[in-house]
Amino acid sequence: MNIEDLERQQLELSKKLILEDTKPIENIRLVAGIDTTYTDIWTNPTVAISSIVVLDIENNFKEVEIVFAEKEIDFPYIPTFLAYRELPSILEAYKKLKTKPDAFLVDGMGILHPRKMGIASHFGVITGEISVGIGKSKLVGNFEMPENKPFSYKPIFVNKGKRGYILRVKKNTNPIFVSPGNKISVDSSLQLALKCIGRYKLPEPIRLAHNHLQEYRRKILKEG
DNA sequence: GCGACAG
DNA sequence: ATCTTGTCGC
Repeated sequence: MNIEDLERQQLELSKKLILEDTKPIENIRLVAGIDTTYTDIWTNPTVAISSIVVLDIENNFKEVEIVFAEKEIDFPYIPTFLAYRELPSILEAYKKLKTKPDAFLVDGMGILHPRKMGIASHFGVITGEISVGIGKSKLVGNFEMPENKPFSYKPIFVNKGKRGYILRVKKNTNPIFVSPGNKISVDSSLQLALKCIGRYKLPEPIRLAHNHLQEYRRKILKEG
């Protein structure tokens, strides 16, 4: 498939997006974080490693479950097509989950994407899960910078439509980009992200998925 | 035409 | 995204 075909596929998938709340935010208790890394980012093909960590946000972010998956991939990183690179290994990890999280936070964008199909939305549409995108830098959109104080935020617009929020979690830290993946509204995505903030700038599910992934990667590179 | 461009 | 220790600043 070429880029044009992939764009058409994204547009087709975007028709299945549900951008309304499908569950009261107060009933979301088990929140999963998803992150992906690579054994080598400079080669293709390479091996993608994904992890999903499930936390109970009403019990001190207690870890309920963690799974990993490794998968050989041959799709390069191309802006706006991240899902085609990372989703295969993410879905393998997803299959290993024994618990059923109420929602998933995915490292990357949701509808804060040219065709509303960032990796969090792609994951949400494919699995039918409630998902939210958590990005660390800008992909698309117009916005004002939030003030340099904790929990200040500004809406992000794409073609006049509100697609997400830029949120500064802590003072003197770069803001993060929050947008709905699927089955949740723009505003509730922000509320859920806020509920998942612990002591650091990244929501706990994402932060822990990232941390566990790093140690897992170190270990397999060392041992083989 | 030019710059921007998640991980 | 990865390679990497200490170090400067709030």
